[in-house]
Amino acid sequence: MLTLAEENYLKAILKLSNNTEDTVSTNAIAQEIEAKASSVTDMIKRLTDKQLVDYVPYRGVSLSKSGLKRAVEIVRKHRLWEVFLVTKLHFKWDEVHDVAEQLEHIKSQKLVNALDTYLGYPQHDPHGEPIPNQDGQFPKSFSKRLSELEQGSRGQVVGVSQDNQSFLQYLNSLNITLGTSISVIKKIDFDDSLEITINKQSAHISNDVARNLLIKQK
Amino acid sequence: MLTLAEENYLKAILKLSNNTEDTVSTNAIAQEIEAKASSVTDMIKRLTDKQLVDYVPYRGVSLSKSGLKRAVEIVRKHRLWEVFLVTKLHFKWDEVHDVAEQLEHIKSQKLVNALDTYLGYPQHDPHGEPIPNQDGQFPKSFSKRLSELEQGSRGQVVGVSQDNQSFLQYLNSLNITLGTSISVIKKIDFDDSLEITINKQSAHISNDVARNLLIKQK
DNA sequence: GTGTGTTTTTAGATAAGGCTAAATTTTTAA
DNA sequence: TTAAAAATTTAGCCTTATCTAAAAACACAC
Repeated sequence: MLTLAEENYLKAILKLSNNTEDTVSTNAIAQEIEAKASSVTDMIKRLTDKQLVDYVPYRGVSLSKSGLKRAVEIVRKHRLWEVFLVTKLHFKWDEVHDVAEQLEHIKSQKLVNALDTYLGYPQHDPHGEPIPNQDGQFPKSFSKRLSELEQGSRGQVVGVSQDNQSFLQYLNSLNITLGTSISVIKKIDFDDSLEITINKQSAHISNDVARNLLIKQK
Repeated sequence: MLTLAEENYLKAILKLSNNTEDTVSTNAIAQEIEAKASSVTDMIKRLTDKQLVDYVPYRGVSLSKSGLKRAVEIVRKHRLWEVFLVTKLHFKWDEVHDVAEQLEHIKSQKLVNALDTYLGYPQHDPHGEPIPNQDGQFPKSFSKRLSELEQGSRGQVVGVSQDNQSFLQYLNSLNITLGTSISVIKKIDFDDSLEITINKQSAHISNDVARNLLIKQK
């Protein structure tokens, strides 16, 4: 049985390695978890002992097979609870994150699957992020990051890859939500920021924002 | 912000003092929490420092006003989640306890109240136990414990005051559930056990069981 | 290829929450 | 009313998860 802290570390490592095989650095985890690097080293040792991660000192860490499985289960729970909060309890998409961070740690296989059934086996959470099924498979996605679109191309927002409140509230202020149409007017080489139009209105967004917007290209 | 352990102690003290003004003993808490008496003494000191309980060494402990408020909030959450699990996710009444023990610690005022609304402001949980409202008031009850009924009297089960799985499964095996009619045939002075009939079928139950069955007398 | 700056790890502390064993207080029973 | 039993507390230790400060390893610039 994993502790809350262990689960949060696995989740952070999954997020940072983000479907690559790459190793994750101690500092990156420290930043994600909001802890000191020395604390991270300690925890990584514990996770290594439990064979949840593979670790070479000074070289970084990656999830083991069983660590990946656990991390994906947590993501599944997080996203299912977000769907519950929005579709059943009428939370806004920028209000669900903190509560889902707590609910994702509830331990009951029966509960997760009953919830999944109750919600109608949703494939995406309220931010458009894919929900893995019981076997840990993610639904196929045909979206690209807005930052990868070419100048002049156009598409619809189908998801965001970040669900913290301040990011989502910023999107609200730009009138960007799921389904919004966006065209890339100009890419600025200097800082990789973008001139775009959102439902005819023009705006300027940073690469940091563009990278977290998932677009289905038209 | 209370820790999980602190919340569990407050809940245990509330349960053991059970609407009396009486003080609760260290040993009683130890048994309820499944910890050693020495651990309980430690924790009581921490709770005293936070002014959640009133404590006189060797004399026992009781909830302070703010401790009571916190404890009732936890009970409210526990019971609302139980209603959710049974009415929405189709859990059986003997399957909800352990999950609700986890869910009761989720911290979000908005969530509790949205859940309450979503469930239609239920007054009782699936075991017939009363659910306090947002202000901490319990609905009025007209039930008595089966152990308090006189020989020859009769009534319907409207609740149980214990929701652990083994107790509920024992009730299932006796064909006792909410709504079941019970008559007291004979009270045995020796051990306060009861001869009863359950839907015409006779049975013999201990005082321990009778004390935890809430009856609306006919 | 060496020195300097950055990253990571180690060492040592702390707080929460638990334990065992021993000491102390309270209760009970002779 | 006093001795034994039961209940409670204290003392000292452990684990988890955190921290700061110092040491070690790595990286890269010259």
